[in-house]
Amino acid sequence: MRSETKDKIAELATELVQQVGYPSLSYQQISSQLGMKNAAVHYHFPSKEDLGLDVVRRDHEVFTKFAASLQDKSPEEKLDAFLAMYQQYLENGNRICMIGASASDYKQLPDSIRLEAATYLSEVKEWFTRVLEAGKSEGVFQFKGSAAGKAGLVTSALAGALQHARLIGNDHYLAVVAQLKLELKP
Amino acid sequence: MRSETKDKIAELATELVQQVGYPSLSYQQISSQLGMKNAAVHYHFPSKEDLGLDVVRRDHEVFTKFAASLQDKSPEEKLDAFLAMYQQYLENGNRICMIGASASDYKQLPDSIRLEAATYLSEVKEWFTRVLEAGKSEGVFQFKGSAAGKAGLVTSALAGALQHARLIGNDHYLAVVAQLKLELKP
DNA sequence: TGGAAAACTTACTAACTAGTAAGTAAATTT
DNA sequence: AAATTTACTTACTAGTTAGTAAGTTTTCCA
Repeated sequence: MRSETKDKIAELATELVQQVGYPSLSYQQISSQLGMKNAAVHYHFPSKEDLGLDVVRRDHEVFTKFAASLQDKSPEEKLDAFLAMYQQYLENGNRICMIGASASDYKQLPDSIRLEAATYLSEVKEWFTRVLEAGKSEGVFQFKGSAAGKAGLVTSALAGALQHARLIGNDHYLAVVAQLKLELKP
Repeated sequence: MRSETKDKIAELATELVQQVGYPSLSYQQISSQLGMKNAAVHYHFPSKEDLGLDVVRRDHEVFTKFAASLQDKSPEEKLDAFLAMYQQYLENGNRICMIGASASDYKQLPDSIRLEAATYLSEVKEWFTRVLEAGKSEGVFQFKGSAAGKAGLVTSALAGALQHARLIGNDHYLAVVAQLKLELKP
């Protein structure tokens, strides 16, 4: 039984983590933006670690459901859906992905959050591996080396491109996506 | 005439920015680690913006000199030198690259630092574009699309891989590098 | 309708943040 | 040798941080 307030806090915290990172996420910012007091946030998330862990877990769950909803789609549709999801981060406040944020905040993260983020990234890599593998055997994707190797490259390239787009403009992300798709074309 | 102390502060700050990011960089950490007082750091860098800007500028200069020192080398050697530099970050305290750090800290950065980081990234992209172009015309590199497009992909992939390696281990970076080199092979 | 549990607010703490004003010692210049 | 500049230290400020204890209101259930 998750309360509505708790959900709202977690949602705002998610946005903030993707924008300013875990260390700069503050209870004060959350409470003032939601029209409540500092201690109210602590009521739902006693420690910052609780909040941060919930934020990463929720994002992880969103991805899991996202992947499940695409189960019967083609490899191309799966890839496009993922690219669109990332592009939305870009257009909606220049957010970076949760995994990228966790990776750059890594040194400031409690172990529990580090572990959750690592698991999350591993699952995304595995998902990409299966998508690329299926696409290759269906003849709609082409690439050198293993699907796992290519999946690692694609995952890191997208995370990096999302960040670099902040510095030099959204076109950078679009160009990286175009290059990735061009290289996958048989 | 840069004083030795100022250099030491900037060097330590560079390390810290690559490890914990600009927002978590503190005068206290710097002064205590260098055996001096808070105000001594402020003497050399009056504001945090001054310090942060110097850090990015210095890293930018390091790259410029790095590129100049490789002027007469082959495209393959240039690429390898860049990859080795990034690998050193990884092995020396799991640091991420300055550009990646600036990109993820972007929302907390003063305009002056944002601008410097953007210029820095643009120059790295241009350098990669020239390296890839030369490699292609010499027949040692092969890739689809434009050299600029491929340069964007490579730059973002390396920055992302460096970050992801924090979460799932250094092998991830090595695997991404291997995939990139495999795809460049004619 | 009464009691318990849930969801808060008020009021606070200790630690940390960047930044400053004033004083001091050492080096450099005139 | 005197004056000036450089490189600090001491001591402080105002603001922010996560976190807590105790009290209050609201919701829900028996």
